[in-house]
Amino acid sequence: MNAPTISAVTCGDCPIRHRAVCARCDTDELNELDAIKYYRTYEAGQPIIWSGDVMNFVGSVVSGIATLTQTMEDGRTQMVGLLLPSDFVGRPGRDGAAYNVVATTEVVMCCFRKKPFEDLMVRTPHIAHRLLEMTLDELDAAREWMLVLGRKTAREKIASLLSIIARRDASLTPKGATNNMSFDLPLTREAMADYLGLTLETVSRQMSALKKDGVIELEGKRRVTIPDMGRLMEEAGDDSDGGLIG
Amino acid sequence: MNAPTISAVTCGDCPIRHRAVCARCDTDELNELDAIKYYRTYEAGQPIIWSGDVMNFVGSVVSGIATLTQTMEDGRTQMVGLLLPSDFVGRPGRDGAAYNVVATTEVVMCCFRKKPFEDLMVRTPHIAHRLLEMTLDELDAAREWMLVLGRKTAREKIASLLSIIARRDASLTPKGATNNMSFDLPLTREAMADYLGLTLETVSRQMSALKKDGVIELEGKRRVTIPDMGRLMEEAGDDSDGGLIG
DNA sequence: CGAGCACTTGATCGCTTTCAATAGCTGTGG
DNA sequence: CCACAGCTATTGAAAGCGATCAAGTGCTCG
Repeated sequence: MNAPTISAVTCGDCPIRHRAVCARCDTDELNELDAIKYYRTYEAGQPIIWSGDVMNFVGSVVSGIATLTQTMEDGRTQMVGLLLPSDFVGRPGRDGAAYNVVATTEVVMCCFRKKPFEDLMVRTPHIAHRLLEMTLDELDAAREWMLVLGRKTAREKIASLLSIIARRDASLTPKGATNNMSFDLPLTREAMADYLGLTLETVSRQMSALKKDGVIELEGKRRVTIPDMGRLMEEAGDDSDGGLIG
Repeated sequence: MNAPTISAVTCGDCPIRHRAVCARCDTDELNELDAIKYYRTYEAGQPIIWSGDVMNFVGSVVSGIATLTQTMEDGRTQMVGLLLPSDFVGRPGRDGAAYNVVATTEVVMCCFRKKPFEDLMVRTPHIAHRLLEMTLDELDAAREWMLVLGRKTAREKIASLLSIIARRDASLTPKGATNNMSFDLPLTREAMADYLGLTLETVSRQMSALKKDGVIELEGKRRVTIPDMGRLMEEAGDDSDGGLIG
């Protein structure tokens, strides 16, 4: 439905122009990308890529949210990445997908057929360089996440996730307000559990506990407001009181 | 003591020549790297970089093993990377170190001052490309590790770590023997615990249990032999029975 | 021989999981 | 309009796994 609208977009007008893998491209390079790109829309809940499948394309998330998950044969699943607009999907130089990618909301992808993109990458240091930068950022995020998974309590895990989402949300809506921020949770309790290595019951319990203790406020199931961001960070064990005078 | 010996090595003779960040460099590029490189040796237990410090250099591990760890204020620590020969340390484009890097054994590093290396990287796609490749591999490893941390039991965690080390060891000593492999654990029980998000007591108990059940054999504290690699993989929950007929 | 260190083993505690029931919401159909 | 299915989320009770606290072993080194 919005695919037609979006396929008319030229790279210059793209909402993720300055953050995606193409961020550093000049006009000529954008034209080359323009020539090999196509848009594709996925509905909420729909798989985008399944682990083990052959990847014909790589691409960027233009809008919506997708999850990267790994599963064991007995069904245990662990989320290993949360894909937001401008995030890159796929690995140049590899044919098979290593993870499941599933659209959590409706997702619009800007896709490039893999081979032409790889060829272009070789000729275009700007793309390779930006991809390196993005990959290093993802690696940092993965490592922070490892600390959460390995060493934090359930309560700290929830607080960590909420503060990550809150910070990201704040960076998108440049309200500048550090206090009293609120947002819609883009994840179900089950997805939160898969993110944090918990069960959904534990997630629910800890959400209730944080609410009871006044760390967060809930309207309905999904709307969260954070009355005191510093307090949330303390609960996350991050203790980045980092701006205070003391 | 061996620094003089090693500093005489030219890149062409370097043991990690074909796997490190310089792997794809041609002779001219190697000469440029040669001009800005220097070797440095760290003793076992010695910190190489401390989180928050200014990084003056980046570099490759030439020999030895180092750990990348993150810590919380209360002392909880999580290993987020295990650095083996050819692995790259430091992040081009960032000044402060994000993690603690500690030598586990004696470590020899091939260092490059950061600024000249960054300049060289801009002119040398071979380096940037190889670094991208290595970073993507690290990201994959980190994500596999996240599944271990988030969803596996203590027993599965230990089995996973042992199978990772065993596989790595097998790839270095190309004996081709899939069964009856043995190796020295490069990590203390505490380091294993920090790797796996466990306590050292739990690590010890599960090692004993795996020994009792015949999954592993121990000589002394550190020498491990794996009588049946397939069995170990099963215990790890990886179920890569991948070669069987059924 | 005793100090120091890495490791092992035991007993108990408590957090998270598991199992189970219930609530709230949405959409469908009689 | 209400009944009901289907889904997500909440809450309770009990069980289990790994953490914690605490000894004890074996080794190396002075």
